[in-house]
Amino acid sequence: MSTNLKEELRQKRPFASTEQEAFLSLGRTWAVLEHAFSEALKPHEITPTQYNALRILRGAGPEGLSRGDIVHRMVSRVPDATRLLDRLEAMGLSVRARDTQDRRYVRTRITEQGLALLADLDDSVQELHERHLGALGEDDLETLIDLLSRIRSSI
Amino acid sequence: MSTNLKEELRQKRPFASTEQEAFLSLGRTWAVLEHAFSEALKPHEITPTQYNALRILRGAGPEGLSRGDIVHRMVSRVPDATRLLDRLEAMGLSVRARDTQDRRYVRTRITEQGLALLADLDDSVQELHERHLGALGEDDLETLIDLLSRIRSSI
DNA sequence: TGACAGTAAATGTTATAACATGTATGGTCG
DNA sequence: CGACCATACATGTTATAACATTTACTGTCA
Repeated sequence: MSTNLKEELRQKRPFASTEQEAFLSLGRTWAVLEHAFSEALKPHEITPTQYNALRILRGAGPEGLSRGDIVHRMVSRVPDATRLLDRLEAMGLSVRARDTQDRRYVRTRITEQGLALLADLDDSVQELHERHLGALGEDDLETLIDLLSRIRSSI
Repeated sequence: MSTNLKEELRQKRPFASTEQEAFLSLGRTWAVLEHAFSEALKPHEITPTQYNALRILRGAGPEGLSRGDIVHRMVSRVPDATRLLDRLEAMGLSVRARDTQDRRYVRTRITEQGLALLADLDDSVQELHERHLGALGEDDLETLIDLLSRIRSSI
């Protein structure tokens, strides 16, 4: 695959600015990574968004999390977390129960089946990330993480 | 906004690996940028995907492009370009005509109205990108572009 | 020439994203 | 207390993404 985004997108004209090139590079790179990730999850019949939510639930432990807490922790904005959790529940990967203290909250917890699915995926997910990002090496990865972090902090 | 993704996503546990942290950082950063971009386009009633297609059509000039060519140039994969172009056409931003030489192809061209919309947006889009990415400075932007390019080339 | 494979686009369908609105619960202050 | 506002989640609806299938056209080669 080409190393040059301009060529890769068969664009004739140069980019309007370095900022624009960075913006498009980011989008393109994420699209490629996300698509590969999605393909890898497909045999297990879950989407990247669902995987992300499940990982968050695993990280939260047995007390679970409220819908709002999950939303805040998601990588990309999810405007309809209720139905995302509906689907996880329908698949038996999570369960919900209304909070007894404050009945406005609904606590979602990961099930044994959900934990088993994640455990099953852990190795292949790590391998995928290594395959796609490992080429950079530890130092460049840290640089990348730092640059991205600086972008987010300037927004 | 926090500079640290771990904190930002309220994650308690550390990342499983640097590769994973980079993966999540990329996704998070793109989600934030894309959302801001989408919001900026909203008053003009087009989506980032539609904007991207329009820019590609502008770059192609008066001869236009086939549906397949547009797909290859899009930033993120579009599995249904036909109906994306349907929408642009319905808005009067593009027109289509079957190729007379090879009638399998349909050539899409940008209209005057499409060009006017892009011209109207050019400045504010550049400003947005500068606001979001300008903080890095030219050198760091080049570094970022290079790192992203290396990721794509290793896939 | 005419069956056939290959290519390009369109169409049908389902699931999900996005947005607006509604409902239940909890806290606050006159 | 009780009206009022804020919070948390759910629901209704529309548009779009994603995928599979179909149609249209071209070139080839027996």
